Amino acid sequence: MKPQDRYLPPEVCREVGSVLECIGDKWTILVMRTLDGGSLRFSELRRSISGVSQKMLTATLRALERDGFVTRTVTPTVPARVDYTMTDLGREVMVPLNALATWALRNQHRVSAARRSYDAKSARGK
Amino acid sequence: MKPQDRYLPPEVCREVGSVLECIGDKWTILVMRTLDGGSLRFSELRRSISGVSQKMLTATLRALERDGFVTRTVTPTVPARVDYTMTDLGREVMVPLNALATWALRNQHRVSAARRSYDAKSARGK
DNA sequence: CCGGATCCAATCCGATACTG
DNA sequence: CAGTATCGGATTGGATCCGG
Repeated sequence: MKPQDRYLPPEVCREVGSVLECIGDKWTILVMRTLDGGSLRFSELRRSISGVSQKMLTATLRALERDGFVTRTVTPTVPARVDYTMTDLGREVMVPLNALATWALRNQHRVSAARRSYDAKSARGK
Repeated sequence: MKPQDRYLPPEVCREVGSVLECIGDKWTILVMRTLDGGSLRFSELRRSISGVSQKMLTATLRALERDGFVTRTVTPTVPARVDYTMTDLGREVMVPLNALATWALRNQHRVSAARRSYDAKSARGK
């Protein structure tokens, strides 16, 4: 396989990239993994994911809704109740996504070891 | 499974997050998928990935090297030649990563359909 | 309870110019 | 060829305040 044959057509790249991009940002994977266990309302999600700000959780959920990965259901009680649920599409993408997360969980020590080694070398001026 | 049981300990989250984070940025997946086909030198990589700037390609490769996913080999000829190769660790993470990319490739149309639908609703003020 | 609006700091990233 | 250095615009993400 020659180098120049090793890429997809630009249009396809951009399409696929736009799918991977929405998964790549800071909170998306955490939110999806949390929701994959079952529907949750906003405040439950927020408590389950430590460190997420209200703004970012809202933004992340909006993006997931737009991409068709979660649905947003408003129950107009007072105060309002909003539930988030994975769609079929969302559950499908969780299969490869969970595989990746599982890999990360099992191999984090190898990555951090590589980092320590690299940083040690850099510190020695090499 | 209760909401509050649905998260990993914070330290683990941060560790796993740091692994997923490095994969999440703009060029990493493209670079890894390109290198997974075999070693390439800097200029070949740059030509294979349309749109990447020299600066970002360098930064992406440095991060991948630090994380132990690729090795950097300098051949001190004039001009210098630098080859990038996936490590065993890198090839391992490609398994779940390729699964995700394949999913994205096969389902891009469903995602873009969801987006069009969402945007159409938003435009109608709903 | 849910989330929009605003402000601001930090960073990302491309363009450009310069080095061994 | 394979970078490093620097600049500046764009984007990200947290904090805070406000409204339904």
